[in-house]
Amino acid sequence: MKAITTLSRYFSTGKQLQVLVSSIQPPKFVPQIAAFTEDLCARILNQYPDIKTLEKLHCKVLTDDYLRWNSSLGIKLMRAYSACGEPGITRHIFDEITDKNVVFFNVMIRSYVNNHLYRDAFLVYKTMSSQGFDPDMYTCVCVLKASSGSDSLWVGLQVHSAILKFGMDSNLFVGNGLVAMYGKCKCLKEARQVFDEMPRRDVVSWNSMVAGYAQNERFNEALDLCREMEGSKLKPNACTMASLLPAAANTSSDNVFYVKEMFMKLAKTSVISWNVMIAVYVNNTMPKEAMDLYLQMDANGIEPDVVSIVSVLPACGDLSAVTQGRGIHEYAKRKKLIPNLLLENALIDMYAKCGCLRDARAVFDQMQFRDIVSWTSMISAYGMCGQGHDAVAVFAKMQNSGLSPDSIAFVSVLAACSHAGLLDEGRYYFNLMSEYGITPKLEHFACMVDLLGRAGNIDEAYGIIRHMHLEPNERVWGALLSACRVYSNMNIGLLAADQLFQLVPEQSGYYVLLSNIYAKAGRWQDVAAIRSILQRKGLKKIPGISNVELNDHVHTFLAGDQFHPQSKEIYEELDVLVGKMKEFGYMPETDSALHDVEEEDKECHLAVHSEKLAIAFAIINTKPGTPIRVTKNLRVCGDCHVGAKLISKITKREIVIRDTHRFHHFHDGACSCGDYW
DNA sequence: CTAGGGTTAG
Repeated sequence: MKAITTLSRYFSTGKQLQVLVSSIQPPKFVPQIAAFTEDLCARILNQYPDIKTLEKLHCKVLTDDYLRWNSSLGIKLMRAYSACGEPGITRHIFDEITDKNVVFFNVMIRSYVNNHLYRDAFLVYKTMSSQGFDPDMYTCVCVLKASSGSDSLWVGLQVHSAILKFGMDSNLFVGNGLVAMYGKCKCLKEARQVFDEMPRRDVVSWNSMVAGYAQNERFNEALDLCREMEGSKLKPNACTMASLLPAAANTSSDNVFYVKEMFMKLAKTSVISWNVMIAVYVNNTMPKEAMDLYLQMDANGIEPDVVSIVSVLPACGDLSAVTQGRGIHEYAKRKKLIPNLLLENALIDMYAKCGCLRDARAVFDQMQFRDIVSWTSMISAYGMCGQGHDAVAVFAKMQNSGLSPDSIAFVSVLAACSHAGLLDEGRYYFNLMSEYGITPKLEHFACMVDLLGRAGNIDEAYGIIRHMHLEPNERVWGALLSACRVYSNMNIGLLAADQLFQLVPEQSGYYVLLSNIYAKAGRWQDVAAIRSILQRKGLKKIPGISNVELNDHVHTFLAGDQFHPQSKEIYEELDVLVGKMKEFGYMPETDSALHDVEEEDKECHLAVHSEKLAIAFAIINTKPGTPIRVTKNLRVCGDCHVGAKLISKITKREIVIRDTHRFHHFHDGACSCGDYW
């Protein structure tokens, strides 16, 4: 009751109370204390007041001999506190009530469930029977949600047996709850059995079953069920789409198309279906589609809400569309959606991915509350820019703030050390993990291999792989192979490549890496052999794609692209640039040709890597001195890196390229990575 | 007093 005692000062005079009442009440209810009746209290409580108002009201109820014993008000008070995220106070009220009935138990359980305190919810459920109360269907639905929420099959099974015992298994809501519970607990057979045996099914039943399949990576069965649902009289709704969402990440274009079809068929009045569609695009590396859809919302009379924004911001980051991102940030401010933890976290990441470190930091500094995601985003923001010392400093500050780093925070700080070549710090953090009870996983090993290998300690990196207790995966070997390419280590490079060809025989990138190693050693026969392997397997190099934003619009370029309306001018500009670059001693660097091209084509193709096209395009279309921001889906090749340095000098432009690993900030002929990448 | 949409790494 701490909250209540501290509140008594609010009621030292009747005047403050009048202010309170008149602020909530329509004017016709004269703000007199006498009017502070059960009916008035109930009206206020039903509107879910904020915590301050609620505490004042509660205090008034407690001091009123009549109201304080009113059980209906007790229920409403409990619910209101729960809605304010104060289940502890709800519990206090619950404990004070002497003549409980099953509704009090239900409200108490629901309060815990809604605040994610599933264990407490279940404990209350267990005490019911000892106090002589049988659960009803509301109890069961709620405790089923507790078991779903905590993935606790054991609890769910106990509830199911109670449901059978009390004969509630034919109830629609109970059945829906069971389907959801079994689905979340990975018991699809049981979920399906309940679903099939339900005497009556509604949309919720179908959606719950769809969600069950989708959560367990069985997208095809989820889709089949959607089709079956359409075959019956029921129509999929926004919730059906939402149920599909967990399975609609990194999926086939066919599956994305199915979800899109479903979206098109819906009456697009629900903001949720828009948000789900945006999320599906984002989760399937289709950021442009995500952004376009977001922009169409307005024209369709749908006001983007905070979830829309949080969903679309990663797409802005992916595209380096900082103008769009800023616009969305402004919109969020205008709509007073800030402060909001998830939104602020998404903003940090968006600005960081657009290379606007200062904006990211500004958002971070202005936050009222920061969680592990906020700190981790900031750490990787510095890491991506190669500012390893800043990343390490933020990590230390996070520790001082009392937050325990999690597994992802360690990945971020290790990656930051790797990009900046901070060997000792990286080793320190790797060892620090155990102090937080975190066992290194493959991603941490991959970071360590990258850190050591990039610094030239290839033997040590290989040693880590040999001694690790996990089976190394693609990323681990890939980090080693990359290092071998940088340092031309043929022996270990061959070992790593061999592993990679077994693990992911269809990934052309690793063949290209190995062929780069051969090329550097002048082993042209082996280079040719790899090329013929690629041809025989029918493997194509992933095409390089670069994005650049101009006037709120993102332009995309492919390597060798000739489809852009300004294509001719772009190539002319490139010719001029290359001419000037050669005056600075520029020589096309053929060994870093990551593209699978014939020898004689090399110089020609190098000139048209997608980032070069994007840069030339930006130079033509923006005023002198405007910074150029490009994102790319592959790593920058050595030739483009040299090229970008020179272009930054020649044109006196800042050029920021984000590749799959980090930022390269080119200024006056130098890169922020210090050529360490 | 039944479902369902959001942020961080590599």
